[in-house]
Amino acid sequence: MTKRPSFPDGFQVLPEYFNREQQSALVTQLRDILVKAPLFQPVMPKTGKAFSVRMSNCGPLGWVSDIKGYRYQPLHPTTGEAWPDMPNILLELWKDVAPDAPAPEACLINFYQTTAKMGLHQDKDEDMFEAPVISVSLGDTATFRVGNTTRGGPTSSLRLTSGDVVVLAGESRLAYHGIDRVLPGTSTLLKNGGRINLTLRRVTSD
DNA sequence: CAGTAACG
DNA sequence: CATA
Repeated sequence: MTKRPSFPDGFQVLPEYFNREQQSALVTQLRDILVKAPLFQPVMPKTGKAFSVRMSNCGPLGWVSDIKGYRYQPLHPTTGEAWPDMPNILLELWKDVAPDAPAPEACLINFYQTTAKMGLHQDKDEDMFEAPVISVSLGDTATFRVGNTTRGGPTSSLRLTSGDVVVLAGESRLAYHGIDRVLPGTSTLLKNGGRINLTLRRVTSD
């Protein structure tokens, strides 16, 4: 019997969870957020190599990466201001998908121009892993890769289109995942193309 | 460390 | 494509 690599347990895609109208409303709110909390260019710890994605955050905590390491912090790294509030539609998404989890504290905003990629990684900078990671895709379609909780195993690839929601719960909470490629011209949501990914996370265990 | 490139 |  042939067995194709399967997705890790707890991994779920909710195709087009947000309709076009909701996606547009979200983009409008994100524009305001990005005025107050501009996209910044993260770099890898130790090496200082630049990420190809640009980032910002909303919510009480934001994920940042610089020469010193990965961490969550309450202030924007260049403006020194608090991160803007998380849009209500995202809090509602969290309550819908993870009704038993404590409220999300961080919403990482990753902006991918068409050449940007994100290597395989785990989301493991949080103090607790019981709550799922929930992510929203907006704009151009991307090729998403997901593996298991250890490096080196089989991986599967999947296209994420605008409005899709991905849930990393249970075993898949610590699954390796990344973005291989953004497919140019596959959505009209963002005027200048590219892709936005929102990642909602519970950070603290309080 | 969520980076890339060279290599088997 | 998996590994360093």
